Amino acid sequence: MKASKKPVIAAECDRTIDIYTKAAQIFHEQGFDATSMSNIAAAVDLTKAGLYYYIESKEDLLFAIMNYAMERLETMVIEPSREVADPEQRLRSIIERHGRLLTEGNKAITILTDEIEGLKPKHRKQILDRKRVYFYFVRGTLDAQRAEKKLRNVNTTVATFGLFGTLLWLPRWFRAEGRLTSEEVIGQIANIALSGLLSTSCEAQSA
Amino acid sequence: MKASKKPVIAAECDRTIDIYTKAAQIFHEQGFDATSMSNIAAAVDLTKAGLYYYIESKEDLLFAIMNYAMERLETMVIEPSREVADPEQRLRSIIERHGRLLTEGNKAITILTDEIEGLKPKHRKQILDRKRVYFYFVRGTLDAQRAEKKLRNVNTTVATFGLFGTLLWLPRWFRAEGRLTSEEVIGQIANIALSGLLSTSCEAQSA
DNA sequence: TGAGATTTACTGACCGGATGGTCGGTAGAA
DNA sequence: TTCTACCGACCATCCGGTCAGTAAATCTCA
Repeated sequence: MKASKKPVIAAECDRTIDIYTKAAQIFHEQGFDATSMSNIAAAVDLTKAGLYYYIESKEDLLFAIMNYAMERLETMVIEPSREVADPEQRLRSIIERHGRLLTEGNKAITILTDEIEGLKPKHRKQILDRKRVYFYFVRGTLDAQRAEKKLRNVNTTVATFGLFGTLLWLPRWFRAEGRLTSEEVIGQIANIALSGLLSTSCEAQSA
Repeated sequence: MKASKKPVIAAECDRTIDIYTKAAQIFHEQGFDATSMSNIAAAVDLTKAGLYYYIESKEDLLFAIMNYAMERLETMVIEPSREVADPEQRLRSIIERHGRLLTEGNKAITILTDEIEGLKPKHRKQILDRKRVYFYFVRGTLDAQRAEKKLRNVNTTVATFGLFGTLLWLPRWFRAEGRLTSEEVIGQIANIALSGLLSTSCEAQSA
Protein backbone atom coordinates (compact mmCIF):
# COMPACT_ATOMS: atom_id res chain seq x y z
CA MET A 1 0.00 0.00 0.00
CA LYS A 2 1.07 3.56 -0.62
CA ALA A 3 1.03 6.61 1.60
CA SER A 4 -1.35 9.29 2.89
CA LYS A 5 -4.50 8.02 4.50
CA LYS A 6 -5.75 11.59 4.68
CA PRO A 7 -4.37 12.57 1.33
CA VAL A 8 -4.68 16.32 1.21
CA ILE A 9 -5.68 17.82 4.52
CA ALA A 10 -2.03 18.17 5.60
CA ALA A 11 -0.64 18.23 9.12
CA GLU A 12 -0.54 14.48 9.58
CA CYS A 13 2.39 13.05 11.54
CA ASP A 14 5.69 14.62 12.55
CA ARG A 15 7.64 13.21 9.65
CA THR A 16 5.20 14.48 7.05
CA ILE A 17 5.28 18.01 8.43
CA ASP A 18 9.06 17.85 8.44
CA ILE A 19 9.04 16.83 4.78
CA TYR A 20 6.64 19.65 3.86
CA THR A 21 8.72 22.24 5.69
CA LYS A 22 12.06 21.12 4.29
CA ALA A 23 10.65 20.70 0.80
CA ALA A 24 9.09 24.16 0.96
CA GLN A 25 12.45 25.56 2.02
CA ILE A 26 14.22 23.95 -0.94
CA PHE A 27 11.49 24.83 -3.43
CA HIS A 28 11.78 28.39 -2.18
CA GLU A 29 15.55 28.44 -2.68
CA GLN A 30 15.85 26.63 -5.99
CA GLY A 31 12.39 26.71 -7.50
CA PHE A 32 10.03 23.78 -7.92
CA ASP A 33 11.26 22.59 -11.31
CA ALA A 34 14.92 22.96 -10.45
CA THR A 35 14.51 20.81 -7.34
CA SER A 36 14.88 17.07 -7.73
CA MET A 37 13.18 14.55 -5.51
CA SER A 38 16.61 13.27 -4.49
CA ASN A 39 17.41 16.78 -3.23
CA ILE A 40 14.40 16.70 -0.95
CA ALA A 41 15.00 13.11 0.10
CA ALA A 42 18.56 13.93 1.12
CA ALA A 43 17.38 16.97 3.10
CA VAL A 44 15.11 14.78 5.23
CA ASP A 45 17.65 11.93 5.49
CA LEU A 46 15.85 9.50 3.24
CA THR A 47 16.48 7.93 -0.11
CA LYS A 48 14.24 8.92 -2.96
CA ALA A 49 12.38 5.63 -2.64
CA GLY A 50 11.96 6.25 1.07
CA LEU A 51 10.51 9.68 0.37
CA TYR A 52 7.90 8.13 -1.88
CA TYR A 53 6.66 6.18 1.10
CA TYR A 54 5.25 9.47 2.40
CA ILE A 55 4.14 11.20 -0.78
CA GLU A 56 2.45 10.16 -3.98
CA SER A 57 4.20 12.37 -6.49
CA LYS A 58 6.19 15.57 -6.78
CA GLU A 59 3.11 17.48 -7.78
CA ASP A 60 1.22 15.98 -4.88
CA LEU A 61 3.93 17.17 -2.51
CA LEU A 62 3.64 20.69 -3.87
CA PHE A 63 -0.13 20.55 -3.56
CA ALA A 64 0.14 19.32 0.03
CA ILE A 65 2.52 22.16 0.89
CA MET A 66 0.14 24.68 -0.61
CA ASN A 67 -2.84 23.28 1.27
CA TYR A 68 -0.81 23.42 4.45
CA ALA A 69 0.10 27.02 3.69
CA MET A 70 -3.49 27.95 2.88
CA GLU A 71 -4.59 26.50 6.20
CA ARG A 72 -2.06 28.62 8.02
CA LEU A 73 -3.14 31.69 6.09
CA GLU A 74 -6.75 31.04 6.97
CA THR A 75 -6.24 30.32 10.66
CA MET A 76 -3.57 32.92 11.34
CA VAL A 77 -4.66 35.81 9.12
CA ILE A 78 -8.18 35.54 7.79
CA GLU A 79 -10.08 34.10 10.74
CA PRO A 80 -8.63 36.40 13.42
CA SER A 81 -9.02 39.43 11.18
CA ARG A 82 -12.66 38.66 10.48
CA GLU A 83 -13.25 39.21 14.18
CA VAL A 84 -12.07 42.82 13.96
CA ALA A 85 -15.13 44.99 13.47
CA ASP A 86 -13.54 48.33 12.60
CA PRO A 87 -12.45 48.26 8.93
CA GLU A 88 -9.29 50.29 9.51
CA GLN A 89 -8.18 48.10 12.38
CA ARG A 90 -9.15 45.03 10.36
CA LEU A 91 -6.92 46.17 7.52
CA ARG A 92 -4.07 46.71 9.94
CA SER A 93 -4.65 43.26 11.40
CA ILE A 94 -4.52 41.67 7.94
CA ILE A 95 -1.28 43.43 7.03
CA GLU A 96 0.43 42.66 10.31
CA ARG A 97 -0.64 39.03 10.51
CA HIS A 98 0.10 38.27 6.88
CA GLY A 99 3.40 40.10 7.21
CA ARG A 100 4.37 37.96 10.17
CA LEU A 101 3.58 34.77 8.28
CA LEU A 102 5.71 35.95 5.37
CA THR A 103 8.74 36.91 7.43
CA GLU A 104 8.87 33.95 9.78
CA GLY A 105 10.97 30.92 8.95
CA ASN A 106 8.44 28.60 7.34
CA LYS A 107 8.67 29.10 3.59
CA ALA A 108 5.49 27.21 2.68
CA ILE A 109 3.62 30.50 2.48
CA THR A 110 5.94 31.88 -0.21
CA ILE A 111 5.56 28.71 -2.30
CA LEU A 112 1.91 29.64 -2.43
CA THR A 113 2.67 32.70 -4.55
CA ASP A 114 5.71 31.57 -6.50
CA GLU A 115 5.00 28.03 -7.64
CA ILE A 116 1.35 27.76 -8.67
CA GLU A 117 2.43 26.88 -12.19
CA GLY A 118 3.81 23.63 -10.85
CA LEU A 119 0.32 22.36 -10.05
CA LYS A 120 -1.94 20.41 -12.35
CA PRO A 121 -4.88 22.53 -13.55
CA LYS A 122 -7.35 20.83 -11.22
CA HIS A 123 -5.26 21.41 -8.11
CA ARG A 124 -4.31 24.89 -9.25
CA LYS A 125 -7.96 25.81 -9.51
CA GLN A 126 -8.60 24.60 -5.97
CA ILE A 127 -5.82 26.77 -4.57
CA LEU A 128 -6.77 29.79 -6.67
CA ASP A 129 -10.38 29.49 -5.49
CA ARG A 130 -9.22 29.60 -1.90
CA LYS A 131 -6.93 32.52 -2.61
CA ARG A 132 -9.80 34.35 -4.25
CA VAL A 133 -11.78 34.18 -1.02
CA TYR A 134 -8.91 35.97 0.69
CA PHE A 135 -8.69 38.56 -2.07
CA TYR A 136 -12.39 39.37 -1.77
CA PHE A 137 -12.08 39.56 1.99
CA VAL A 138 -9.35 42.19 1.73
CA ARG A 139 -11.08 44.09 -1.03
CA GLY A 140 -14.28 43.97 0.96
CA THR A 141 -12.46 45.55 3.86
CA LEU A 142 -11.42 48.39 1.58
CA ASP A 143 -14.97 48.73 0.29
CA ALA A 144 -16.10 49.06 3.88
CA GLN A 145 -13.75 52.01 4.27
CA ARG A 146 -15.29 53.55 1.18
CA ALA A 147 -18.72 53.23 2.78
CA GLU A 148 -17.36 55.21 5.71
CA LYS A 149 -15.89 57.73 3.28
CA LYS A 150 -12.44 57.11 4.67
CA LEU A 151 -11.00 55.63 1.47
CA ARG A 152 -9.12 57.83 -0.96
CA ASN A 153 -10.40 58.08 -4.48
CA VAL A 154 -8.98 54.76 -5.70
CA ASN A 155 -10.34 51.66 -7.34
CA THR A 156 -10.46 49.01 -4.63
CA THR A 157 -9.26 46.25 -6.95
CA VAL A 158 -6.15 48.21 -7.82
CA ALA A 159 -5.64 49.09 -4.17
CA THR A 160 -5.96 45.47 -3.09
CA PHE A 161 -3.49 44.18 -5.66
CA GLY A 162 -1.16 47.03 -4.82
CA LEU A 163 -1.24 46.03 -1.16
CA PHE A 164 -0.68 42.37 -2.01
CA GLY A 165 2.31 43.36 -4.10
CA THR A 166 3.97 45.12 -1.19
CA LEU A 167 3.20 42.26 1.18
CA LEU A 168 4.16 39.38 -1.08
CA TRP A 169 7.39 41.09 -2.07
CA LEU A 170 8.48 41.04 1.58
CA PRO A 171 10.11 37.58 1.66
CA ARG A 172 12.17 38.46 -1.39
CA TRP A 173 14.15 41.12 0.39
CA PHE A 174 13.60 40.86 4.13
CA ARG A 175 16.46 39.25 6.06
CA ALA A 176 15.93 38.30 9.68
CA GLU A 177 19.63 39.02 10.34
CA GLY A 178 19.29 42.55 8.96
CA ARG A 179 19.14 45.90 10.71
CA LEU A 180 15.36 46.00 11.16
CA THR A 181 13.27 43.41 12.94
CA SER A 182 10.31 41.93 11.14
CA GLU A 183 7.94 43.75 13.49
CA GLU A 184 9.54 47.08 12.63
CA VAL A 185 9.33 46.41 8.92
CA ILE A 186 5.75 45.19 9.13
CA GLY A 187 4.75 48.22 11.17
CA GLN A 188 6.26 50.57 8.60
CA ILE A 189 4.57 48.77 5.74
CA ALA A 190 1.25 48.95 7.54
CA ASN A 191 1.70 52.68 8.05
CA ILE A 192 2.64 53.31 4.44
CA ALA A 193 -0.25 51.25 3.14
CA LEU A 194 -2.81 52.78 5.49
CA SER A 195 -1.80 56.35 4.76
CA GLY A 196 -1.67 55.55 1.05
CA LEU A 197 -5.19 54.21 1.07
CA LEU A 198 -7.03 56.11 3.78
CA SER A 199 -7.67 59.80 4.03
CA THR A 200 -8.36 59.95 7.77
CA SER A 201 -4.99 59.72 9.43
CA CYS A 202 -2.74 61.96 7.40
CA GLU A 203 0.09 60.84 9.64
CA ALA A 204 -0.46 57.22 10.61
CA GLN A 205 0.22 56.16 14.16
CA SER A 206 3.59 54.55 14.73
CA ALA A 207 3.91 50.83 15.33
CA MET B 1 31.71 28.66 -36.44
CA LYS B 2 28.95 29.39 -33.97
CA ALA B 3 26.69 32.37 -33.51
CA SER B 4 26.75 35.83 -31.92
CA LYS B 5 29.50 38.16 -33.04
CA LYS B 6 28.34 40.65 -30.43
CA PRO B 7 27.62 38.08 -27.78
CA VAL B 8 25.76 39.94 -25.07
CA ILE B 9 24.87 43.48 -26.04
CA ALA B 10 21.46 42.34 -27.38
CA ALA B 11 19.35 43.90 -30.12
CA GLU B 12 21.26 42.35 -32.99
CA CYS B 13 19.25 41.27 -36.02
CA ASP B 14 15.49 40.85 -36.46
CA ARG B 15 15.51 37.15 -35.85
CA THR B 16 17.42 37.40 -32.61
CA ILE B 17 14.99 39.96 -31.20
CA ASP B 18 12.12 37.73 -32.25
CA ILE B 19 13.69 34.81 -30.40
CA TYR B 20 14.25 36.89 -27.27
CA THR B 21 10.69 38.16 -27.29
CA LYS B 22 9.05 34.79 -27.90
CA ALA B 23 11.33 33.06 -25.42
CA ALA B 24 10.59 35.70 -22.80
CA GLN B 25 6.89 35.17 -23.41
CA ILE B 26 7.18 31.40 -22.89
CA PHE B 27 9.51 31.71 -19.91
CA HIS B 28 6.95 34.07 -18.43
CA GLU B 29 4.10 31.63 -18.99
CA GLN B 30 5.76 28.37 -18.00
CA GLY B 31 8.84 29.34 -16.05
CA PHE B 32 12.45 29.00 -17.16
CA ASP B 33 13.04 25.47 -15.93
CA ALA B 34 9.73 24.15 -17.18
CA THR B 35 10.43 25.44 -20.68
CA SER B 36 12.36 23.19 -23.04
CA MET B 37 14.50 24.44 -25.85
CA SER B 38 12.24 22.58 -28.28
CA ASN B 39 9.31 24.64 -26.97
CA ILE B 40 11.09 27.83 -27.86
CA ALA B 41 12.36 26.49 -31.16
CA ALA B 42 8.84 25.52 -32.20
CA ALA B 43 7.53 28.96 -31.21
CA VAL B 44 9.95 30.64 -33.62
CA ASP B 45 9.51 27.99 -36.35
CA LEU B 46 12.89 26.35 -35.98
CA THR B 47 14.19 23.00 -34.88
CA LYS B 48 16.13 22.86 -31.66
CA ALA B 49 19.36 22.58 -33.64
CA GLY B 50 18.37 25.61 -35.69
CA LEU B 51 17.73 27.60 -32.53
CA TYR B 52 21.27 26.86 -31.39
CA TYR B 53 22.53 28.63 -34.48
CA TYR B 54 21.44 31.86 -32.79
CA ILE B 55 22.21 31.21 -29.16
CA GLU B 56 24.97 29.53 -27.24
CA SER B 57 23.03 27.88 -24.44
CA LYS B 58 19.75 28.06 -22.58
CA GLU B 59 21.37 30.06 -19.81
CA ASP B 60 22.91 32.38 -22.38
CA LEU B 61 19.48 32.98 -23.87
CA LEU B 62 18.11 33.91 -20.47
CA PHE B 63 21.06 36.20 -19.85
CA ALA B 64 20.58 37.87 -23.23
CA ILE B 65 16.89 38.45 -22.48
CA MET B 66 17.76 39.98 -19.13
CA ASN B 67 20.40 42.26 -20.63
CA TYR B 68 17.90 43.34 -23.23
CA ALA B 69 15.34 44.02 -20.48
CA MET B 70 17.87 45.95 -18.38
CA GLU B 71 18.68 48.13 -21.39
CA ARG B 72 15.01 48.94 -21.82
CA LEU B 73 14.66 49.69 -18.12
CA GLU B 74 17.64 52.00 -18.25
CA THR B 75 16.67 53.90 -21.39
CA MET B 76 12.93 54.08 -20.77
CA VAL B 77 12.77 54.54 -17.00
CA ILE B 78 16.03 55.49 -15.37
CA GLU B 79 17.56 57.90 -17.89
CA PRO B 80 14.43 59.97 -18.53
CA SER B 81 13.63 60.10 -14.82
CA ARG B 82 17.11 61.29 -13.93
CA GLU B 83 16.32 64.41 -15.94
CA VAL B 84 13.42 65.30 -13.63
CA ALA B 85 14.75 67.71 -11.03
CA ASP B 86 11.86 67.80 -8.55
CA PRO B 87 11.98 64.66 -6.36
CA GLU B 88 8.23 64.25 -6.18
CA GLN B 89 7.82 64.53 -9.94
CA ARG B 90 10.81 62.24 -10.38
CA LEU B 91 9.17 59.60 -8.23
CA ARG B 92 6.00 59.91 -10.26
CA SER B 93 8.01 59.60 -13.47
CA ILE B 94 9.69 56.42 -12.20
CA ILE B 95 6.40 54.81 -11.22
CA GLU B 96 4.63 55.73 -14.44
CA ARG B 97 7.45 54.74 -16.76
CA HIS B 98 8.23 51.50 -14.99
CA GLY B 99 4.52 50.74 -14.83
CA ARG B 100 4.19 51.19 -18.58
CA LEU B 101 7.08 48.84 -19.23
CA LEU B 102 5.52 46.23 -16.98
CA THR B 103 2.05 46.37 -18.52
CA GLU B 104 3.00 46.49 -22.20
CA GLY B 105 3.24 43.29 -24.21
CA ASN B 106 6.96 42.51 -24.03
CA LYS B 107 7.49 40.09 -21.17
CA ALA B 108 11.27 40.37 -21.02
CA ILE B 109 10.96 42.84 -18.17
CA THR B 110 9.09 40.38 -15.98
CA ILE B 111 11.69 37.68 -16.60
CA LEU B 112 14.09 40.09 -14.95
CA THR B 113 12.33 39.69 -11.61
CA ASP B 114 11.10 36.11 -11.79
CA GLU B 115 13.93 34.06 -13.22
CA ILE B 116 17.22 35.29 -11.77
CA GLU B 117 17.81 31.90 -10.21
CA GLY B 118 18.20 30.49 -13.71
CA LEU B 119 21.44 32.41 -14.25
CA LYS B 120 24.93 31.20 -13.46
CA PRO B 121 26.38 33.06 -10.44
CA LYS B 122 28.63 35.23 -12.58
CA HIS B 123 25.83 36.42 -14.84
CA ARG B 124 23.45 36.75 -11.92
CA LYS B 125 25.86 39.07 -10.19
CA GLN B 126 26.10 41.25 -13.30
CA ILE B 127 22.33 41.65 -13.47
CA LEU B 128 21.95 42.19 -9.75
CA ASP B 129 24.65 44.87 -9.83
CA ARG B 130 22.72 46.72 -12.52
CA LYS B 131 19.47 46.32 -10.62
CA ARG B 132 21.13 47.67 -7.51
CA VAL B 133 21.93 50.89 -9.32
CA TYR B 134 18.22 51.28 -10.02
CA PHE B 135 17.34 50.49 -6.41
CA TYR B 136 19.71 53.17 -5.10
CA PHE B 137 18.37 55.62 -7.64
CA VAL B 138 14.82 55.15 -6.37
CA ARG B 139 15.83 55.14 -2.73
CA GLY B 140 17.91 58.25 -3.36
CA THR B 141 14.83 59.94 -4.74
CA LEU B 142 13.02 59.13 -1.50
CA ASP B 143 15.96 60.40 0.53
CA ALA B 144 15.72 63.65 -1.40
CA GLN B 145 12.12 63.98 -0.25
CA ARG B 146 13.28 63.47 3.28
CA ALA B 147 15.75 66.33 2.86
CA GLU B 148 12.81 68.50 1.83
CA LYS B 149 10.87 67.20 4.86
CA LYS B 150 8.13 65.90 2.57
CA LEU B 151 8.66 62.24 3.40
CA ARG B 152 6.59 60.55 6.08
CA ASN B 153 8.36 59.00 9.00
CA VAL B 154 9.43 55.81 7.20
CA ASN B 155 12.65 53.97 6.57
CA THR B 156 13.54 54.64 2.94
CA THR B 157 14.74 51.09 2.35
CA VAL B 158 11.41 49.67 3.47
CA ALA B 159 9.57 52.30 1.45
CA THR B 160 11.57 51.49 -1.69
CA PHE B 161 11.01 47.75 -1.45
CA GLY B 162 7.36 48.39 -0.69
CA LEU B 163 7.04 50.43 -3.85
CA PHE B 164 8.87 47.83 -5.91
CA GLY B 165 6.52 45.20 -4.58
CA THR B 166 3.46 47.07 -5.80
CA LEU B 167 5.05 47.75 -9.18
CA LEU B 168 6.51 44.32 -9.84
CA TRP B 169 3.27 42.65 -8.84
CA LEU B 170 1.47 44.49 -11.64
CA PRO B 171 2.13 42.01 -14.46
CA ARG B 172 0.81 39.19 -12.32
CA TRP B 173 -2.72 40.55 -12.22
CA PHE B 174 -3.10 43.28 -14.83
CA ARG B 175 -4.94 42.22 -18.00
CA ALA B 176 -4.93 44.52 -20.99
CA GLU B 177 -8.41 43.27 -21.91
CA GLY B 178 -9.78 44.17 -18.49
CA ARG B 179 -11.99 47.01 -17.34
CA LEU B 180 -9.21 49.49 -16.60
CA THR B 181 -6.57 50.68 -19.05
CA SER B 182 -2.93 50.41 -18.07
CA GLU B 183 -2.70 54.19 -17.82
CA GLU B 184 -5.61 54.28 -15.38
CA VAL B 185 -4.11 51.55 -13.24
CA ILE B 186 -0.66 53.13 -13.28
CA GLY B 187 -2.11 56.51 -12.36
CA GLN B 188 -3.93 55.02 -9.40
CA ILE B 189 -0.86 53.17 -8.22
CA ALA B 190 1.19 56.34 -8.46
CA ASN B 191 -1.39 58.20 -6.39
CA ILE B 192 -1.55 55.50 -3.74
CA ALA B 193 2.21 55.27 -3.50
CA LEU B 194 2.77 59.03 -3.41
CA SER B 195 0.16 59.64 -0.75
CA GLY B 196 1.47 56.69 1.22
CA LEU B 197 4.99 58.03 1.22
CA LEU B 198 4.68 61.80 1.14
CA SER B 199 3.06 64.08 3.65
CA THR B 200 2.55 67.08 1.35
CA SER B 201 -0.40 66.18 -0.80
CA CYS B 202 -2.86 64.61 1.60
CA GLU B 203 -5.08 63.97 -1.40
CA ALA B 204 -2.90 63.24 -4.41
CA GLN B 205 -3.74 64.85 -7.73
CA SER B 206 -5.62 62.64 -10.15
CA ALA B 207 -3.90 61.18 -13.19
C1' DT C 1 28.10 37.72 -67.31
C1' DG C 2 28.43 33.51 -65.24
C1' DA C 3 30.95 29.40 -63.28
C1' DG C 4 32.74 28.13 -59.25
C1' DA C 5 33.80 29.05 -54.20
C1' DT C 6 32.19 30.36 -49.96
C1' DT C 7 28.97 31.60 -46.47
C1' DT C 8 24.41 31.71 -44.25
C1' DA C 9 20.71 29.53 -42.17
C1' DC C 10 19.13 25.55 -41.07
C1' DT C 11 17.87 20.19 -40.38
C1' DG C 12 17.55 15.16 -38.70
C1' DA C 13 19.71 12.05 -36.07
C1' DC C 14 21.97 11.34 -32.18
C1' DC C 15 24.17 11.33 -27.16
C1' DG C 16 25.14 11.39 -22.24
C1' DG C 17 23.06 12.47 -18.19
C1' DA C 18 19.48 13.54 -15.04
C1' DT C 19 14.81 13.00 -13.43
C1' DG C 20 10.34 11.27 -11.71
C1' DG C 21 8.86 7.19 -10.37
C1' DT C 22 8.70 1.84 -9.40
C1' DC C 23 9.66 -2.62 -7.36
C1' DG C 24 11.30 -6.44 -4.77
C1' DG C 25 13.21 -6.95 -0.64
C1' DT C 26 14.28 -6.39 4.47
C1' DA C 27 15.38 -5.02 9.45
C1' DG C 28 13.06 -4.28 13.37
C1' DA C 29 9.02 -3.18 16.07
C1' DA C 30 4.45 -4.81 17.57
C1' DT D 1 3.75 -13.41 11.94
C1' DT D 2 2.41 -9.16 10.37
C1' DC D 3 3.07 -4.40 9.59
C1' DT D 4 5.82 -0.14 9.36
C1' DA D 5 9.44 2.34 7.49
C1' DC D 6 12.71 2.22 4.53
C1' DC D 7 16.60 0.91 0.86
C1' DG D 8 19.34 -0.37 -3.65
C1' DA D 9 18.74 -1.09 -8.11
C1' DC D 10 16.40 -0.17 -11.92
C1' DC D 11 13.56 1.99 -15.88
C1' DA D 12 11.53 4.91 -19.44
C1' DT D 13 11.54 9.45 -20.73
C1' DC D 14 12.99 13.83 -21.59
C1' DC D 15 16.31 17.48 -21.89
C1' DG D 16 20.28 20.40 -23.17
C1' DG D 17 23.41 20.24 -26.48
C1' DT D 18 26.26 18.44 -30.72
C1' DC D 19 27.40 17.20 -35.36
C1' DA D 20 27.58 16.07 -40.11
C1' DG D 21 25.38 17.53 -43.82
C1' DT D 22 22.77 20.66 -47.23
C1' DA D 23 19.88 23.98 -50.04
C1' DA D 24 19.94 28.48 -51.21
C1' DA D 25 21.92 32.96 -51.20
C1' DT D 26 26.00 35.69 -51.89
C1' DC D 27 30.48 36.74 -53.24
C1' DT D 28 34.69 36.36 -56.35
C1' DC D 29 37.03 36.96 -60.32
C1' DA D 30 38.07 35.71 -65.29
